[in-house]
Amino acid sequence: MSDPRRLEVLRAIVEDYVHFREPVGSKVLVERHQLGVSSATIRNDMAALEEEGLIAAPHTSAGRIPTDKGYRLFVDQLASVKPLSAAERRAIHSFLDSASDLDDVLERSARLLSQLTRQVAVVQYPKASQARLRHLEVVALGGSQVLLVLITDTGSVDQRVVDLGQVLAESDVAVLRTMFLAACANQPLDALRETVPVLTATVAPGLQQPAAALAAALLSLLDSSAEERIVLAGTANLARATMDFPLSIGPVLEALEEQVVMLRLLTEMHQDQHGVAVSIGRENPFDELAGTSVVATGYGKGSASKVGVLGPTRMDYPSSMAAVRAVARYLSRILAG
Amino acid sequence: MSDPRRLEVLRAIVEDYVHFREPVGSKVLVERHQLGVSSATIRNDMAALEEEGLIAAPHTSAGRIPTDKGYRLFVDQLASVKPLSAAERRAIHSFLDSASDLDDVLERSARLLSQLTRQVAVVQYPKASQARLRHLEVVALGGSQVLLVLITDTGSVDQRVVDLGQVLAESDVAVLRTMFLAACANQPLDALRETVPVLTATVAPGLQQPAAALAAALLSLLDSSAEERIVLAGTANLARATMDFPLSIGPVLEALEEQVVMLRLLTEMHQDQHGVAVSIGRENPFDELAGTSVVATGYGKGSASKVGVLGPTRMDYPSSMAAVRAVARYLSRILAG
DNA sequence: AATTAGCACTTAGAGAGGTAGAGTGCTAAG
DNA sequence: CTTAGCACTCTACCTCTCTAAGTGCTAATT
Repeated sequence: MSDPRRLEVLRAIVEDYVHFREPVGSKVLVERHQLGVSSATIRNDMAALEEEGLIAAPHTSAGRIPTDKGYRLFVDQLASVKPLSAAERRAIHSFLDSASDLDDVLERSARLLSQLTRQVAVVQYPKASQARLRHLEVVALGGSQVLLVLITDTGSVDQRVVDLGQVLAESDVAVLRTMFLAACANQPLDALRETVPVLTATVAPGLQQPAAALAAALLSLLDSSAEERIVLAGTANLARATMDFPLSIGPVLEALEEQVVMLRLLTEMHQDQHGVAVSIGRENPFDELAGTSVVATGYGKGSASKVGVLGPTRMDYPSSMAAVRAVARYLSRILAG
Repeated sequence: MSDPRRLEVLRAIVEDYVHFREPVGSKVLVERHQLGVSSATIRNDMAALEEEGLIAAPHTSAGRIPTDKGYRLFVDQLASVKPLSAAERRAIHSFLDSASDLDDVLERSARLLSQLTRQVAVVQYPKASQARLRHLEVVALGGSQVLLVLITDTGSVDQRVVDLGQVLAESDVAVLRTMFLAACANQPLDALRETVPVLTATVAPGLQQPAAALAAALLSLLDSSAEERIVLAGTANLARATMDFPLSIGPVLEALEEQVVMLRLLTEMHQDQHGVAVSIGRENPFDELAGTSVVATGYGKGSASKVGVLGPTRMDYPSSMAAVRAVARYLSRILAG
């Protein structure tokens, strides 16, 4: 499969099918593209492409549509990432620069990406496990309750109200605060799982119980913040995309709500030479997503967190890849600054 | 319109239509319900009901389906709130008792409600403006940055990193903290909008600028936490519901994502004698939702925040009302405890 | 006055051809 | 290797018919 014209034919089929949303035949192909040969020749090429499983015909007298394998080859070898328009770049800047906190940034990114690509956007929360603890605070709330606050260097803040089981003097709270802070500051969150349990051993006898309660709360807080989440936007675009094709929208919506599915998918994908990961149709490990493709890439520290879009396999891959990459870059920049 | 049998016929039509999802005729009606009269009599009643605009026929030779007005009368006069099954009660308890923080509680509630009703569940975040400030904390982060944390008595915690513009000694941070805390503690958040701006006047000259920065951040934090949000669950149920009826799913999904729409709708609805608010079809102030109904009720302090479900007008109102009410009650209890 | 049986009437929907157009594969010639 | 030509195969669409469902009306009955 190295004949350059055949590759050109495949590209033309993919592009036309994405554009017009209907099977494309040999005749329109030569009309719409400067292929320099007749439709009969194209037919021979198409037969060969079908032989290789790159395209298929819904029925005898219809044109051809790309298979998953065809899209794959297109993405790997034929797609040049389409540069964003000036208007799109402007949109990214104006959209994200006005964001305030982390939640806001992620939500805006998702919305933006869904508007740019007219697809469903998915943004994973920055991974907490790789983050370091920037600050830890213990605040007395009155009674036996204190508030435990964790701030990581990714900018996320988690907190939980803890009942220490006994009323403590402000000075004792300060002791606990200092102790925990000294032990935890600047540690990666993962490391805390080991250091924290040991902490209570070194504490004064009278503070044993409260310290243990606090440690337990801290650990459970680590767990729940490591519990990863995603932000969605543009699910309505699914409805549009599903209009003309028998990709029933229900299971896809379920998969999206079942965040675990998307999280696993995002982490399992790995980026290709374009710096973008693409999972096409049945390549997806989930049957519900057999009719959809996901274009994703990493952002943030070590590109550990993912951002991407999900749409029908018949999607505009070059544009999607460009938009995803651009948003990821901008996201990284904002989070780093 | 007081003939009791006619009301009975309307009830039967609503129930059968909800159940079987197809127009119901006079014949099946007498077969399925013990009405004690012949189909001809029912036909007369149906003609009368149609005359009053309570039911309509899609075409001449189809049965009747309830109109929005018909559902309205059903809900107001004919529906007795269906008690939940034991299994459902158990589900509510086990689902919500294991929740940890506020976010978790709301998310679980939404999921639970969507599963109970097989519809889209909507949970509004507790209104912050009515809440009181339980605690305020200022934490030095190093450099000129501090973290401002607000904790309200509804259990929500908001925070923001503030750049004070100059490096402060810990003692100065303490001064600011004490000052703001004294001024704000136990105040309703709404009141803070007035007290906070005045605060900076009383402060020592050297702390003027940082105090102003802190005050500004606090006000903007109040604004963004007053910015109301909703939690959604079960949007996939829309797809199921839309299968058989020409309620195009796209606009509805858009309206749901456009949280403003749902927020306005929820706040504008008011509860009827069942303690539940129902907005049916074209009663909704938004055209996109003309084919859907919303069943909602308040929860939490003063029932100021709303929880509800959205589904096709052809929905099981009694069950939905029961589920919504039950979840709202349980939610209130958890948040109060 | 309300109910009922009977009947004529309307209509959507399902099926049965019949046709046109699109697209293919193949063959034979350039 | 390419191309023109052609026979072949489908689907999509139209029309026609027929059936089943359901109605409204009238006249008889309680």
